Amino acid sequence: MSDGPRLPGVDEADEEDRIVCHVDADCFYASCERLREPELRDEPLVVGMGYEAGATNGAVATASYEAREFGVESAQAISTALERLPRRAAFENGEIDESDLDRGETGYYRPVDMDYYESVAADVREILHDCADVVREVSIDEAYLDVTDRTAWGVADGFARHIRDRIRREVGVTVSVGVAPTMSTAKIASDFDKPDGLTVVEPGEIREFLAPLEVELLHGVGPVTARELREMGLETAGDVAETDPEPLVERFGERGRELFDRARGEDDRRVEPKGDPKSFSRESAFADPVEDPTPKYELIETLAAAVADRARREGALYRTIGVKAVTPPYDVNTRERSLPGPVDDPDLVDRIARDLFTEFETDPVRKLGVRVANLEFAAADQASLDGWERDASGTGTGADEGETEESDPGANPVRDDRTAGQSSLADFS
DNA sequence: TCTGGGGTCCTAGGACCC
DNA sequence: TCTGGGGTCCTAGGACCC
Repeated sequence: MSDGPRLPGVDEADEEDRIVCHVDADCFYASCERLREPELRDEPLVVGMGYEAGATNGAVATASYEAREFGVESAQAISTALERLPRRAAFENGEIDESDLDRGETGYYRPVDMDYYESVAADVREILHDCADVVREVSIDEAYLDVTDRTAWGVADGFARHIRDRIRREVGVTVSVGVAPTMSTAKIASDFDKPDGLTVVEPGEIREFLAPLEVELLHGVGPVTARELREMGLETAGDVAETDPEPLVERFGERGRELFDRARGEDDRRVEPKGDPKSFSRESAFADPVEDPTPKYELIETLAAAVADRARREGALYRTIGVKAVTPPYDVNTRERSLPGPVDDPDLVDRIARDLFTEFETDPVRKLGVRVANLEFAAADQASLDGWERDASGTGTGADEGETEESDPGANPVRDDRTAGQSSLADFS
């Protein structure tokens, strides 16, 4: 029961009463492809990008469980994945004809189609919002639900099953569900029994549930941290839970404390809707490292335009513009510059991105990126501004579907700031 | 694992201010 | 001017997540 706004710290007492549900779709992109192409069911299926158009530098976005059997993994190079897919390589090499590919022993590749996956995700979202008062969408295929007011310990498994079955029945994809008193344990629970899983961890069972799990199963523990934890003799969540937290804090800072708490199932975060995004970025890799400045600047230009366009469509102003240049072997270099005030100015993004990139002009580059950050979204009461002259820069022809929220006349300071930003750029160059 | 794309958060040093 | 303390912003890099 929430009545009115809460002050930080006053809601600790009822932590135990929370019932958090984490819903995680099983190899979501692959499930979507199977939805519109049922022949792909039960077949090894890889969804990836970058394989088309003769490129060789793509990666696996999602592999079906059948494909994983053959050693295909997420983020793997697409070429490796296709080699491992049964008989797929033979077909790709032209050694056999498509009609020779037998069902059941053939892997399939499909290119990522985000628009379609978004439409499926929207259907799932609708069900989730129907099942909970508060939903936090973490990504296209994952969400936390606060279902405290909708169910109770003892019958939570039935409630979770209801969510899972509704999604399967009404949308046609399978999800795994975890239920626990905290977000972090619910997340681990949903992963515990994939695919099509259902795991409930009741308040008294958390420590027992977490104890045997390998440290890398804790959210926030990647390869680097896992290795260091193992070097400290900590192999499982139980080991972390029982160790002295001081060395953890000393080594990992705030994260160490968090790690310790999470391993003990302690997590007082509330499920809250996701706020506005903090940054937008676009990046793209070359097939091979490029030294010639011309194609690099061309790519910067393309990425800058794409990012600026995205920000405009989302109604965001930005105050920081940055570039990223990945040089061999795999060094990630970033440069950024902040402006005096927020702007919506594609030309400025382009100029600053180029300017920041000059430092790497002659370096071999395998990947480039452009980013805007320090975002500011127009105020919520945009309705009253509808019908105002929307674009002073002459680009607002017919390209915008949906309401773009830039250029409100009340934002004169913004325009002034933009001018300031430009003159300061002139100072730099 | 020889490496795709889009994000988040944290840390640490330096500049600058009072 | 040989030196205190606190705070904020900016930048670059790193780890992590999906």
